[in-house]
Amino acid sequence: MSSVPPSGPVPAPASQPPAEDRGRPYHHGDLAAALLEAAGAILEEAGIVGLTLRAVARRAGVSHMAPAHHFGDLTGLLSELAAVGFRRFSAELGTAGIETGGRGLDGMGRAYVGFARSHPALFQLMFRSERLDAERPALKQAFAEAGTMLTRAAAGFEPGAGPPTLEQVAASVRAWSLVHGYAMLLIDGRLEGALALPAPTEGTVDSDTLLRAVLASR
Amino acid sequence: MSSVPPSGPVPAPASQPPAEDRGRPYHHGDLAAALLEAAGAILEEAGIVGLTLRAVARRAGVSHMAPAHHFGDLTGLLSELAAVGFRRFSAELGTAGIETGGRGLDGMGRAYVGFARSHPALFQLMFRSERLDAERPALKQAFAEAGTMLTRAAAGFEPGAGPPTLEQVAASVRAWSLVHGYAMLLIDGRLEGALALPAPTEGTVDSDTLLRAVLASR
DNA sequence: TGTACATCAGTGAACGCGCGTTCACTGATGTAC
DNA sequence: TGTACATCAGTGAACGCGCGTTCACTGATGTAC
Repeated sequence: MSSVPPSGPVPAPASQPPAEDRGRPYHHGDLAAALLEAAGAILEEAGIVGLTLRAVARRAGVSHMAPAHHFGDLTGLLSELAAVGFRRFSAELGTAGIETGGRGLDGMGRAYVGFARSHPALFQLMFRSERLDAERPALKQAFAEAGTMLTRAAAGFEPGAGPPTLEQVAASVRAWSLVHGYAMLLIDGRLEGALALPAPTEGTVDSDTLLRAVLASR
Repeated sequence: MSSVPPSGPVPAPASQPPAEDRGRPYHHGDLAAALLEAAGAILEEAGIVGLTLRAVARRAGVSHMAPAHHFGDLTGLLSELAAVGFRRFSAELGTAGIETGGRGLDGMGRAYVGFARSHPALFQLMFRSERLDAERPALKQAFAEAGTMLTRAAAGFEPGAGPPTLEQVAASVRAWSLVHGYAMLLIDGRLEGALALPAPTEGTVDSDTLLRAVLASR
């Protein structure tokens, strides 16, 4: 998790300072993005318990006060990091939805679980409300976007296009709960018993096979 | 925090020292249980971030070294607390299973979500593998018991009575994922959007109505 | 074209705090003889 | 029945650590005139 592709939030404008090679310029250019990238790396390596303002500053190579300058406090930093996570999440869900031609939940459900497997600590942070400030505009908007995308795929109705029936809402929540619960149980290691159960022909079941079976007969 | 009432899990056997009224006896009687009760109270009041060995000792009115003496370290205490949680969880699931006559998942599913709503912080701790030592015997056994109970109710097959088919496993995992995901999303406040959606006749949907609808058409 | 000045971005020393851990200790209990 | 001793349960002072925060500061940038 050390060489995150420059896709992320760091746009790296061409007008940046010439970098001087030795001795960084006093001003960083886009320190906020660099701090978020450092925070993401720490999160995947050490978990949320290792994520402190000072650790992020150390990793980014700046003074330990710099993160507070940008994010206020740790909750602010975590919330912005969760917002980055939700934006990536939406992008992956959207790609999966296009690739499978919008055929219901299957493709998107597998993308949902795939994201959680690829970034377990980030995924858990994104849904750990106790450490986040849900009112942060960036987080609020990023979460709403992901929610809209999921609702549309899962329930087949357009959010905001007239009041849905209870059954429509229930269908949407049912689909979301199913994939979310599977993802959470999987990354918490709670599915190991099920994956170890001897299938008819093979000794164990891999997660993707199990997930397909789980999503199959809805 | 010096005068903790002598209620709680301390059975106070009749053969205990006369208590002397002022000045507790040097030996507590069942300090381990009292510490776990204090930890549970802190967990619900302040969340897992407030749960430290010293805070537990303060709340129980003992020296700050006493918890380490019983549980080793914080992970040990958290794991024992999670084990207590799983035992209560199993008990509530079992009661629900009996009351509903074992009719599939509906009754037990609602008990599952009900437990999470009643003890959100404990429920989250129970599934927060990063902070627990899954190899602690008490935790391992308590979790296995809850898992067996769920599997039996959800899939209709007896665990250990011959190898189940993939479809049987998938049915079990599907049911578990559904209720677990609903519970997690609910206590993380992520279902507020769905609960606020205008239902046909009423302004909002309460969680129990929504859950019934979610469980209904499986 | 230059100069003054406000603002932004980041530094680094210092602080107090709560934490887990170590250590030597005391009080109570149980058991062997 | 008594006595010695090992073991268990809990105490409390002391320690070093990493944390978030405060504070006065410096370097760079942009803007008004």
